[in-house]
Amino acid sequence: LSVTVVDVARAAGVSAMTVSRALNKPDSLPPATVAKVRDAAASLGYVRNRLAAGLRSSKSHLVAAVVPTLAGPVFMDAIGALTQGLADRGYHLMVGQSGYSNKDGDALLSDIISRRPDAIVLTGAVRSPIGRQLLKASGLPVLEIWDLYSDPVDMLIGFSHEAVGVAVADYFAKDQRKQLCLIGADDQRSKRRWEAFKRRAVKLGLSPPKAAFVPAPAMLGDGRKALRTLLDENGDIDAVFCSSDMLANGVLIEARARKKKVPRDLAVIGFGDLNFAKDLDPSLTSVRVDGPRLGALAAETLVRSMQGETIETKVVDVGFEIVKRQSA
Amino acid sequence: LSVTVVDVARAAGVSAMTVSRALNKPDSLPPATVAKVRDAAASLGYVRNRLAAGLRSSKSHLVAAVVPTLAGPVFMDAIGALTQGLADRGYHLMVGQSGYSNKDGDALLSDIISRRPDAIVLTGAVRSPIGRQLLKASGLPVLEIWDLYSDPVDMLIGFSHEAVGVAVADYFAKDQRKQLCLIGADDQRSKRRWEAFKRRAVKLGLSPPKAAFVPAPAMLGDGRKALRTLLDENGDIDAVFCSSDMLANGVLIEARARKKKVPRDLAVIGFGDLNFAKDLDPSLTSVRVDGPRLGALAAETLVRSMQGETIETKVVDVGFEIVKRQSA
DNA sequence: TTGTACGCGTTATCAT
DNA sequence: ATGATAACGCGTACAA
Repeated sequence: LSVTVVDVARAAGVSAMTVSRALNKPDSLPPATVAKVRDAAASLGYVRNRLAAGLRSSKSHLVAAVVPTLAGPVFMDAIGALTQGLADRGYHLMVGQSGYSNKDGDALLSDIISRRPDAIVLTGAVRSPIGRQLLKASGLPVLEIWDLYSDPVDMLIGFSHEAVGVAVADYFAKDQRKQLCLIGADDQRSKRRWEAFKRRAVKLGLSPPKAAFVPAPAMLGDGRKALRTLLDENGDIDAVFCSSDMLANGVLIEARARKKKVPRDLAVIGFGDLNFAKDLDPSLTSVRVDGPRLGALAAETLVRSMQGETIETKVVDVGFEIVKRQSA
Repeated sequence: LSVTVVDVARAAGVSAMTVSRALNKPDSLPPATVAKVRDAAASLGYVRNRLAAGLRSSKSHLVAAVVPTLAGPVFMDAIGALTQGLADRGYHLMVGQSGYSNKDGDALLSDIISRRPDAIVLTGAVRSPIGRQLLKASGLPVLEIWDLYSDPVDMLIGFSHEAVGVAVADYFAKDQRKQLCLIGADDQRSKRRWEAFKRRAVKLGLSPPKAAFVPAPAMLGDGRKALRTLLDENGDIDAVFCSSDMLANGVLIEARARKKKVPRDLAVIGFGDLNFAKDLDPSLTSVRVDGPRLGALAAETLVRSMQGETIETKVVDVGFEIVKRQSA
């Protein structure tokens, strides 16, 4: 495709500059001229070259996002909404995966910056000094999403894992549960919830919670096995907080196999409120984070930032909600 | 970030051209020069501008992918593997969602082409004449993935939904099942499986299968409801093919609630072989498509194509597998 | 082995 | 309201 503005200009009988204006700010020209140019462009099959446009204007209209992995349901809602929110406003999203660290995270960042995106979105991954330095030096708006940290690079939209841990412990305590436990994936986020959960339980005067961790990605079968292990070690357990609904589903199945009634004998709370949670039997109480809202908010914030607005609130806590159902 | 090759050249005491060479083809220069340039680049924090590089060389090292939606587990494995396979070879992936058709698909394609990607990956979405024309005119390698079609734009890697429908019908027939049915999401792919499934069953001398369709995205609860409806209409049903494991999970739950033994009274086969399938009780027989392999193969094929190789086999059928477990 | 000149396609700027 | 000119940063082509 090598039709350029010059070709269109010739066909429309105007200058290249007029073509550019007609296509980008049609309001600043007489409608007749705009129409002429549009017709010429259409009939030639002109598609503008954003590499050139970006080079000249220093605006690529491209946003880069780094996620640990695209597989896995966790961030998908948020990333999907982000992609859409950006697309609606004329921006495209480029994705990089930090999880498979063949290349280390800093090399990935450098690769990304080489595209001259107008902004960068990070999903709780790049924390290295070099990475932070790269980001700072790039001068780009940086938005971290998902996890609330105390020291964001720049902007941050997320929720607090610690607050989740505390809230679930409180929820169990209010329900008169005595021996709490947690089944989690072996990752940072889960660990942060665990620490807060444990501390809170002890503070509330409950006996110290037990924990079982399984390798990520956490699967249903892991939940079954983990509950088995926990019950074998300590039959008194009467409340389980699972770090994903998948694990919780496994716990429900294992509980049934053991003739443990949920929620009478065992209260179960999941995390993620995946779409099947409400349809399980018993239906699953779960911690819900509004991914689509988070993604949409991220898109809006980014666009405002890229358009030069100063973002006053650098950190937004989108919170979470414990969706009460039958299991707890 | 406005450090350019010229700045690096000055710092290293060489010309801009030497910098470019040192960074891109270090083998063609004396190691000493390369080192000098690298040091200078590093200390200045130079990151090359791929917009400029792409403009000049007509190689953006960018691949664009169109998926119906990023949310939803279906393509994620494949897209994740594709992203990684490309990243490992120095290419980045840009994603667009065709599902939310605020913009129509053709506008999305045009937006994508404006980035001058080196190739385009489509996930069974853009079939409009204008879209095909745009793709043809762009002269870019086009790879369609996931669904096997008879008239690919160019290259195609996928599997045949029709073959799946036939295979599952055969499977049920061999198991002496008499009254088959299908519970599917209301989408094209599911419909294609249904048509083949139905035709095959009739051809095998079975009574015509029943079907129930639920709105996408198909959820567990939909499976429960659909089975209820089907059983109420026709109690003889003894085999269900579900167009997702989520629906199948719902079917298993509903079957248990109705005291229907699986697989004795009812054989159940899912689709997708999601990670929980093997851990359900009874474990779920499911149709498995190797997403990671598909994605990796797509990446490899694309890179070869972008490097100018002629791809001999335009169409690759990656097939599928019925993973036999307890439910059927 | 290294450097010079130019062009990729677009838009900012200034001029008319 | 429109046009002429130059420049964005890099790599190709050729020269030294």
